[in-house]
Amino acid sequence: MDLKRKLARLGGVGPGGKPGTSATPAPAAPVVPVPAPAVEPEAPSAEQAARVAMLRRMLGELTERHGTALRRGPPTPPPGPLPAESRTTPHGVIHVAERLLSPEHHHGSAPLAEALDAEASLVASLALQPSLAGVDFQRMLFLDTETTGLAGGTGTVPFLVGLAWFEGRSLRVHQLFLRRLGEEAPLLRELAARMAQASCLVTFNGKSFDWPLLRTRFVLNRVPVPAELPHLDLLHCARRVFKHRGSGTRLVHLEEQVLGFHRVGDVDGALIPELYFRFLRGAEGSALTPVLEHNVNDLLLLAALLGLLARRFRASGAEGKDPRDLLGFAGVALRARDPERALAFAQAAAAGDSGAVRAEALALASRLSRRGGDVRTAVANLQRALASARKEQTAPLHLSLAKLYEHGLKDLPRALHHARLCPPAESGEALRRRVERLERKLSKATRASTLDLGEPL
DNA sequence: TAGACGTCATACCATTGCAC
DNA sequence: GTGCAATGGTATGACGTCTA
Repeated sequence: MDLKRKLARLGGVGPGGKPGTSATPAPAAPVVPVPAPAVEPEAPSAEQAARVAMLRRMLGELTERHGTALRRGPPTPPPGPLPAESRTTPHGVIHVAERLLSPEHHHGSAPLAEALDAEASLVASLALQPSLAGVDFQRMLFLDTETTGLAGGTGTVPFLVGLAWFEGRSLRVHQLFLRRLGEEAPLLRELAARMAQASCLVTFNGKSFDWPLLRTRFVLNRVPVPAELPHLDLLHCARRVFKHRGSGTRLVHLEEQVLGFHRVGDVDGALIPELYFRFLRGAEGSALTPVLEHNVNDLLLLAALLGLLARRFRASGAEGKDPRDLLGFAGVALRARDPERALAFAQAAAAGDSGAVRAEALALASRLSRRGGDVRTAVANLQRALASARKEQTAPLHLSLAKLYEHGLKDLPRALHHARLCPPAESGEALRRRVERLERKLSKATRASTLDLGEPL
């Protein structure tokens, strides 16, 4: 509660105010006429009047001493030259760095315009988001922000909002730059206008980072929050597909390893907030050029990655040589309930030269055959997987074979054989029960067949 | 530091097959 | 026919990853 309200509560209605009015300091606040109360309030006691007088005096001293700072917040030093061009829009002045990339432009090995060829139904499967199947990806909006930190909440400000969209097969990039803290509203209104023309957002970790942060800024700046667009977050797609590479799925790793693009002179993300704070304290705007370049590269990577993922997923294993990625795609297709594509990817991965990946791919192919009711193929795939597997991979393969032989093929001797080959330490009590049950069933079956043959007991 | 989504382990469910 | 055990599929919770 502000001092003025406290004063009003303590001493009844003060000059130029009434209980519940705005906290704006007296000189700038409009004087609100006070209607005559229906019932005359009680006169304040001498003690109350003395406290009110003291508080007024303290408030007066504070205002005298800090004046402008109290009314307007800390003064912002004049910023250095801007790294972006100033433009007047219906929403106010914004600062934009703009570029247009030709349809032939590549990011690493991938052409940007290939993203336009991604069919919505394919992307929906790839992203495991059925709601994307109806999206017009010709009007997607790529988004990446640079901010004053990672913390989120009200203290983190997006000072650079990178946007990119296709015009024909060329990619238009707009980077909205925040010249001063406190001037976000025009930038946010421009972003909202761009979003209104788009069919969906494409980001990297934007569901968790960029969009929640921007939504908070809309609320804090009293700018209407744009309607939520369908959101394709490529972090999760990339993680599912490239997880078998074992080198993490950070943006720059993907860029180097998947697209073969190496950034030269790129700024470390952790240094970006400090560079912006230096600019706010009067440093040259040119010091932020690497930050804008970093942001452009992130946007181009989004387009390139989407095009590449869609092309390889469409090819069902006929394209892309790394068996680890083929295995990743197989897993995605399986989860997307596309067993034919999953099987095609698994078979392509199994043809690769990595024994461990081949074993995993064949185990996946076995599960698909089992689901399709083809137990013999499922068993054959598991046998092939065993031949390629590393020692630590064999336990689940033996266990699956024991189940398939027992329940699918009714081959008890082979089921028992594989159950006994499972390392006991890994399966414990359940494995012991399985072996005992199989031994019981087998001895019974043996006795029955002996009786059938009429042999003497 | 927030939050979406990943994996992994575990629990639960309906269904199926077997023993009695 | 009944009860038990095993199956695959799904739900849930804990914890890890990633973004500036």
